[in-house]
Amino acid sequence: MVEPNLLHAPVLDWYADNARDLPWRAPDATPWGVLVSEIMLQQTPVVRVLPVWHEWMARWPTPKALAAEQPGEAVRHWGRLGYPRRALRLHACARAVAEEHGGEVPSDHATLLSLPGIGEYTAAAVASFAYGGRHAVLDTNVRRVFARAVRAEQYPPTATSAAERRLAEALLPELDAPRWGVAVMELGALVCTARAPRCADCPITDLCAWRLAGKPPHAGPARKGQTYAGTDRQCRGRLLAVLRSAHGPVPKAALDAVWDDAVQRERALDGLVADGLAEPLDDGTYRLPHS
DNA sequence: CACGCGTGGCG
DNA sequence: TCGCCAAGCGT
Repeated sequence: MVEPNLLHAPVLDWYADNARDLPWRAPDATPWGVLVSEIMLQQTPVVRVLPVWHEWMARWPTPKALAAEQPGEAVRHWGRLGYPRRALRLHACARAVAEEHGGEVPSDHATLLSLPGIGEYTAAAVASFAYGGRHAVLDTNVRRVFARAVRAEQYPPTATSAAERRLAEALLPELDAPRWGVAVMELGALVCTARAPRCADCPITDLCAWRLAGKPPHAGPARKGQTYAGTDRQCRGRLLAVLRSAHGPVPKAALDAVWDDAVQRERALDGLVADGLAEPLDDGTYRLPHS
């Protein structure tokens, strides 16, 4: 038996007092509800996910319910969460669960990892939060907290490293690992934030290696910012918004109207079709995907 | 493994 | 104002 880590008690006590009351953390949340929340939360803030999650749970309370729909309906009700390929993958995930797992969200990490849209983080999160499994959940919040508290660095490396995985495993308590994981995530989301960390409110500020070192700024090259205005991504977003709001095939002219640069527009539309987010029909119209 | 992928709010 | 950032994944 390992010695309990010094970080555990203060972080867990802090979480007991400061955890947000989120519906996918409620005792009656289903594994499906947890899975849907995790996919929606990939790169999207909690406040924007909340209303859409509630709508999805009411509309599609089980994987089989979503699996019975056309994929386009998942894209339509994704709304403006962003990265709509996630909606497509979540739909494919629901069909895989329905057809290959009896409609039950798997609890095994490796099985979860094999499903569409589920990567290392999401597999660990579902196995841990929905089923109580002992897995290290390494999201951007956890990585940042560990980078600062343990490694004395402002930000974690760009890609998750083996060293980070080893550290997360070493810190994982034998008992109640899911609560530890969600507590560290919450600490990163509410206190140990990327921009302006609130160290005065941090339960481990006395132990934090980064603070003790004088909060040295990130050494390496500036991290790559994501541009948006004028990009293919913005163009794709415009085009897909037209398809989402229409309840049926739309004429090409309706798509042409929302983006001036024809070359870029055609490239973006081809991309949407290639990704399965848009479907060209024989009469030259386009719609959200059916199958 | 670096890149592409939406969207909106905040400092 | 506008760049940064938000519970990543797939290729």
